[in-house]
Amino acid sequence: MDIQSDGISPGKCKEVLTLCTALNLKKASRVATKLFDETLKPLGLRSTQLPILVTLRLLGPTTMRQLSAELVMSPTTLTRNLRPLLKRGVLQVLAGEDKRTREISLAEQGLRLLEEAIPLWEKAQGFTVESLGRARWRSLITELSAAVEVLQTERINGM
Amino acid sequence: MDIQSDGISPGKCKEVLTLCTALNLKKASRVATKLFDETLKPLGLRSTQLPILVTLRLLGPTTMRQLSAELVMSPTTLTRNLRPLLKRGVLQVLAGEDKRTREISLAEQGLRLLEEAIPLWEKAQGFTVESLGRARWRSLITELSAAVEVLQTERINGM
DNA sequence: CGAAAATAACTGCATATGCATGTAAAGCTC
DNA sequence: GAGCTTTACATGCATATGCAGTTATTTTCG
Repeated sequence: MDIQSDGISPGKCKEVLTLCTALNLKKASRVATKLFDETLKPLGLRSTQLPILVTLRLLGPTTMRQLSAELVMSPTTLTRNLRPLLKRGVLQVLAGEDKRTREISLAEQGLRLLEEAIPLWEKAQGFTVESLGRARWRSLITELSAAVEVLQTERINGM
Repeated sequence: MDIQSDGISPGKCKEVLTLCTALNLKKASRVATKLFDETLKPLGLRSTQLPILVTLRLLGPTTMRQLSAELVMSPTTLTRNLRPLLKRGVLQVLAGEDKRTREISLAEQGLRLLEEAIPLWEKAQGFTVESLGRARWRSLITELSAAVEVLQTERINGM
């Protein structure tokens, strides 16, 4: 399509910045994270932490691996993301039957925190949906879910 | 819509995990970042770093503030993200006319690195587009750009 | 059963992210 | 032109992210 094949022409640069999937996802993730972080701030919760609590509430006591798969987060990252929540006492970690595993569960304090957090989440989420418009937002979520699904499984075969 | 108003019913939890805008963006961002990082790995470049080079190529010598705005990245973060690139010698930083500013520009080595990186980017991007299907991918990019635009400007007024 | 292979989680290393705060320079005001 | 305000950037602190490599179990298989 291009007349010349210069790999770094201004046109090509513009193309990269406009179309790069990873970059667009990062940028959107940053602005959304910021908004949700601000909203949750009164509770000292981050937008990364709330889904951990919610998932534990839904699954009950769970292993690292299961939890990390659910959250699409590497076990490595999860290990460290649990730390501030443990220090704070909203989570519990016990040895699993399989001695290699840990059994992570919500503490009572975590359940209470979750109850307080949900309304704030509703607020941030509501603001987001309203700002984008419901149709746009719905489309965004649909595409994101599909992308996670596809890129996650697709890559088992490698490129 | 719900029969009972329990803020942490399993149904509500499922709703949060399925619909949360920040979470969906984070998850998608993680899988995409991983794919682009792997592809760029032979050059020792990260998916965060390539856009910095591309933007500098496009804008020429630029201040922190301008660059961070372009990348939708906080100046704080940019300061540190430049460090490995500086150490590597792909960037140059000079004092600006306004002594408060820095003038960041691509070094020759950076330009060469960029030339090598673009084909790898094409590969990762091509794989992504193909995996999602062009229509889905196009829709995703459109929604993401719109979201960044809206959530960035909208929030000047606060919620 | 015992050695090899696989699995679960953690640590070291490096980068990514941004708030609150600090420092220095530029602009504004009277 | 001295003092206040604003702006540009950096630092300290804390969390987020994941690859490589390590340790402790478990499983698998001869």
